[in-house]
Amino acid sequence: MDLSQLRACTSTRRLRSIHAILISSGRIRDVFFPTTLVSLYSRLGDLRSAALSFAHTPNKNIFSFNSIIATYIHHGLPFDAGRCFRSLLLAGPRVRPDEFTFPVALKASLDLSYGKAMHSLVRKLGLGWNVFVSSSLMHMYSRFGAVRDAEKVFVEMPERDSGAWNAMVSGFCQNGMAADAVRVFSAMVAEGVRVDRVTFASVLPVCAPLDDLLLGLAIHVFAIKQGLDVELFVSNALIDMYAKMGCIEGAQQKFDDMLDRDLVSWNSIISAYEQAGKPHTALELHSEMQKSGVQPDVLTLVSLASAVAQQGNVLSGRSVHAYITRRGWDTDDIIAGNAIVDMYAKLGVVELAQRMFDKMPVRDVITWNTLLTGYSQNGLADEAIDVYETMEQSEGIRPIQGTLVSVLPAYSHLGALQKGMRIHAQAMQIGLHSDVYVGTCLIDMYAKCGRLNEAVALFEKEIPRASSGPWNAIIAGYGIHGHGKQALRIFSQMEQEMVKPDNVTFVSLLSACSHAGLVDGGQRCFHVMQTKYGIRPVVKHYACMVDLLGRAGDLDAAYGLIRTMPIEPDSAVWGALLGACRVHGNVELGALASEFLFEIDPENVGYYVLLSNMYAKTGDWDGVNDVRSLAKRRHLQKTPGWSSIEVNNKVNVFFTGNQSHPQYENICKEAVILLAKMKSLGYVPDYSFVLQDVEEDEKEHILSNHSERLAITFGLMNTAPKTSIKIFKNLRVCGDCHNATKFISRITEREITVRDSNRFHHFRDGICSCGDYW
DNA sequence: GTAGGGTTAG
Repeated sequence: MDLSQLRACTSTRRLRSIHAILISSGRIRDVFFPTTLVSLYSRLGDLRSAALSFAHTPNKNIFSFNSIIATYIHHGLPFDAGRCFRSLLLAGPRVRPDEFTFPVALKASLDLSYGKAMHSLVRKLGLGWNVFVSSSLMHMYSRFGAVRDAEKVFVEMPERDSGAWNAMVSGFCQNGMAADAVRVFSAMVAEGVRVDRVTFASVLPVCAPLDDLLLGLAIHVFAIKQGLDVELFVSNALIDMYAKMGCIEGAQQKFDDMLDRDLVSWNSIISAYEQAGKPHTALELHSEMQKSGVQPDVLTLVSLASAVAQQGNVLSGRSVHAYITRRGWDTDDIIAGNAIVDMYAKLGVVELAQRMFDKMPVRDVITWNTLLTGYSQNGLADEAIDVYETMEQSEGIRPIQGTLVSVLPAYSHLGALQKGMRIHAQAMQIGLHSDVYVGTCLIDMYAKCGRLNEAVALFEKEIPRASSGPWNAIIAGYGIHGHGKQALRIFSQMEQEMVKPDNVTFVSLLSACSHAGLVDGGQRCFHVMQTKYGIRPVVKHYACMVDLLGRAGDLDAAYGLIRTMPIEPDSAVWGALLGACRVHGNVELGALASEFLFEIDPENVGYYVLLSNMYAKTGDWDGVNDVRSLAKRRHLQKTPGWSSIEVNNKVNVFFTGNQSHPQYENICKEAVILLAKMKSLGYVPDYSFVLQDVEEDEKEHILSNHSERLAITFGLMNTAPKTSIKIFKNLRVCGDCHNATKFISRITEREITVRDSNRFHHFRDGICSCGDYW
């Protein structure tokens, strides 16, 4: 019985019988045999026999320990490997870890301090000279984010082979230092170090973060020259590189060229199509993959979850979820769990997202972000904020960029300035306040919470402005505050600074122009967008244009644009026309727009209200009743209007005609006094905003019970004289209330700001900043 | 008798 006989053994059964012979012949007492058996059992996947063989090894030497440690590592059991390593340390002075032990044993380190202890042991034993040991140390450091320590090991190595260089490249890459990774790679090539497949697999992933397709192509060519592009790992990395650079053809080409593909190849190409917005192809490739006999893993399913989310198919979503659950991945794998939360959130079924979230045994910051974003993007700002505040209470979870980017819009939406400012402070603490994405959200938040000056200051001094995001935010900010000319000025500055506008820029610009009545400016933008920047208008741009033309009174042009637009108008377009008809009293065209709206978006009560409003204004009570009964037949209820005001850090919410506020009686008394003063200055109630066919007295009462009026009166009573008052209204401010507020600002010498669902109105000394144009 | 550095993801 010698080594070659043992090596030839390819079945567990045969190996066991040899094992038995070795025991009966007594040769098992030679440490060589049981140690070899450990490796052989391990290779055949028989972990139990390997462990037994190790346990029964007499006079274990370093080979015995190295074999069993490697066995556990290769079977994904770092904990057991660590246990064996510790018993090696306790085995006495005769057996000591050697240069073969550490490369494997280091994989068992669970945290940085454990790894550092291993490193000092390496130093004590004088094993740092070995390239395998040192590269493993580098790998360990990189794994725990201590890439600088890895670099130190690298620099101090007496000699470096390709493996060491590769470890340095991937160390930088895994820690997001793509530029350094490329630097090391170039140095490696320059110094004539042999590159191998691992080099290419390590360096290719840096191209995407650097957004450098040329680099990727150059590396690809270099790999071809080395004859390494056909290697499986390299091919897979190439597929991914092309996919991430948005070059789906390149990815597909590489995939087609491959002779044999593994799971990673399939996963990469599936994810490539999913991320290219082609979920259908992704799903097709998945079935092809199964036909070719490759079984999906967690990552396959993660891509599928995103694909079905994109398709908007809840049923497919549920079946993907069921598949993941059947495999037990939903609770075992945090990424799979997160993917399910994300999938349901994107499908708009936040309840299921929340249910998955609740079911997860472990959650990380991505889990929280995903749920938070889910609520935020489904318009549930309150819930999003709840999630954020609960997250803050949970131990070990610290917000990251994505967290702030998700929560800030929720505060913007609610106009919660104080809370938004708290996030600003947190961003400063974690050094994210001048991050472009966070900064853009901060600009948006300040603008939408009424602090345009702060928004401008951030834009001017704090936030990098090489990309369109911050520009779009500040343009939109000027827009909702009615400063259309400023918005246009910023846009020409943007052109001067050579920042490329995108379609969002033009949505912001057009709506800024429409709020300010800048018809010419808006039309110029609409033109420039197409001719100079080659941006084809989407339906949102048309909605802005219809709004712009319509509100300025050119209803014919607005309707003409709708009729000639090359894409199907949606509810926003017809809604803009209807709104303009309301302002300019064109009942006929308004009724026409409504017909489309009741068809396209039958659930939106706002349109029914607008139309009945128009009929009411002309005294056409039959028309009012028709619209109302239509809404009733469709079981629609008017969205309750509410206004809120923050006084002494407490938010007071008022509903129209709502009498539940503790100060309601006093507010009414105050309102009566105020109304008398207003009338003496010439205020005349505009009853056309009353939708009920009732007596005039009653109409006056209804108007002064509008939520914004209650909130303003409450504010006057509960804040110091001369201080300004800020009100938020969920719908558009009522025309009569708008007029009334002008009088109130004059009588009380107060500055009153009303943010409605559309824009800001700043009232001061009887004038509104919008110039009564909104 | 044994070893390191590698590709896909929420």
